[in-house]
Amino acid sequence: MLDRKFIVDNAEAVKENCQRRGVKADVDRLVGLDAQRRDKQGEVDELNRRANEVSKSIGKAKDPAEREARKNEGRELRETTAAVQTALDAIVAELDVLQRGIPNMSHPQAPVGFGDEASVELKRGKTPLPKFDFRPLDHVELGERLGLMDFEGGAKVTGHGFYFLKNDAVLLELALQRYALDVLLAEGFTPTITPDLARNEILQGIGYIPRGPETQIYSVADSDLSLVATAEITLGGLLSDTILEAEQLPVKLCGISHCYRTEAGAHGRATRGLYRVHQFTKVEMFAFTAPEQSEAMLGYFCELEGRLFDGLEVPYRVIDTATGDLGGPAYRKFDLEAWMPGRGEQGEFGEVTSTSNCTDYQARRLDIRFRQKGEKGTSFVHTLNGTAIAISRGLIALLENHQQADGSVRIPRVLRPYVGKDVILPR
RNA sequence: GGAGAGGUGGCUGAGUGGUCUAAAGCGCGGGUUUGCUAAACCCGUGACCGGGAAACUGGUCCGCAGGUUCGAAUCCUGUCCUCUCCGCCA
Repeated sequence: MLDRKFIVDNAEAVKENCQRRGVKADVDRLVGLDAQRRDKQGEVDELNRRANEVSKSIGKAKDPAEREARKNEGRELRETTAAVQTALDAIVAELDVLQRGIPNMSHPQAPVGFGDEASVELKRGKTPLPKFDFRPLDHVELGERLGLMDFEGGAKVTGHGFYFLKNDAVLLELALQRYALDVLLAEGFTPTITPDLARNEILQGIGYIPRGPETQIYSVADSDLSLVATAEITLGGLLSDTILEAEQLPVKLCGISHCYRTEAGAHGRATRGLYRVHQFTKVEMFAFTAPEQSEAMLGYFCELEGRLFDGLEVPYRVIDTATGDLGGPAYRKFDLEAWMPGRGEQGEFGEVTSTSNCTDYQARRLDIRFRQKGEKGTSFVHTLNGTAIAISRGLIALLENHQQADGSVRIPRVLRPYVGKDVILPR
């Protein structure tokens, strides 16, 4: 969330930003409530001051009648305070809801607008678009012929949007994890395998809303836990309520987790096969940085994502996401869209990774700060997240781009040591 | 799952109803001494919400949420977490 003082002091800029992001937020009401909050807080403070005074005088009073009288006075004061406090609590609660609903500010260079038309293509990957002298299949057909996935089995056991990976797809899944991990290890990331569940409080700190009709999140009944939609949640939560030393920054973590998404309201939209599923595995990057480091870190994450897909010999483009599609926490977001020859009529780009600079928006909620030697006080860190590889969509890109005329799929060189073969042959 | 112990400032840790305005140590900042560094000594040192030009000043905060009381770090209830032992288990 944004700092409340910042919102009050920059109400116009915040309103304008909400508009650019397509977020309805009552900034004026927030500013008004904040003034009310301050008044009520003053009342409570004054009542407390008097009650404290009375309490202290009782400790010193000797005369029993005097003590009784003062006790009554104190009791009445506390009762009055409780009433004012209740009113104050109501104001604070509403203020909090309003404040949480306000998205992060946007990078001045982020393209303004909504949807794909507004987004800007920044660059292309090293691999050119493939030219097939046959009709390329989509990953579902390829998977069927190669015995890689079982969607019917997934639907029977769990439901629509679930699947079994089988045979060489299992090797590919593990190979992709290990490939990404090895690249990140060489870059100094601390590797983790994170929990697949997290407390709702942590989810909210990262910017997810665990319950409600629109939620993307599966929650666990009779608990305050939810299945994570991304390891961003667990990695960010890992350092919640922590004060770091400036020289520790940046902290670079990567985490492997399963990701669970309800995809509520997404039915019928590119739902075929592995593209939009309820569960997949992902290797995620996460960084905690000093404020002046975060912009460079975003570029670095984006460069790493490109490097990973260049290695996989998958064509892609990098998108500077428009303000209307940034979501709540991101200040700026770059998406990497891989070419998927089996999508649409002639092939289409489909999102495979996404990296965001969330500045201090998540850190404020999660209370993650750092201290500079020789300086008083602490500041909030900046947090960044980026997909290294989301396995399900990575599989789509691999299978569809590397399919060959004989129905086989070539395995890119970087994965061969992990898969143990050069090609996946039809059964 | 059962029994017990515990959660206090950046860290360690004392504190069983009013003088806690939270001891002490470490760390950190400043100073004295000193060729330099180190050591020693002295002083200072939390966060948040307010008021004030400032000096300064009011309030809140001892895992979290309630409760008892004029008054709670301290007593009561719930909850989360950590540790020890027992049971169960991959």
